Amino acid sequence: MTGGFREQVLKFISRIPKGRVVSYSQVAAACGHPRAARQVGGILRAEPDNSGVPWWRVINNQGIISIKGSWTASKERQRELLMKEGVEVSENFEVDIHQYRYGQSQ
DNA sequence: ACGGTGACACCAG
DNA sequence: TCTGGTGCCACCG
Repeated sequence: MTGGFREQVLKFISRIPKGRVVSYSQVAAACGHPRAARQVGGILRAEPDNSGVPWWRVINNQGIISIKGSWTASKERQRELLMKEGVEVSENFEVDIHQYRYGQSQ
């Protein structure tokens, strides 16, 4: 069954391959709620930093890091985590999503 | 049960 | 291109 939107979201994000990214709306759609993109962000925001969920692989549909900064998860941190995996991130926190997007033919 | 919240997405000007 | 406004809906107190 569904198992809950939250669990599905975390499950899906956990399956994103290293060096790949997905958008919030993409995660929402993959979990059966195409218009619940905002909730995906809210769920990740509530997750502890040590949850093991690769939250940094989730960006917005424009390929831009859309995080609101906090001490555990900031734009700069997300940028570093992505670059460490080989994903190019510009100084404006932009990613070539057409090149790195996971689960969608390009 | 109910209303505020927001790590989005999309559209108008 | 950029800014601002609006629709969205699961989560939390």
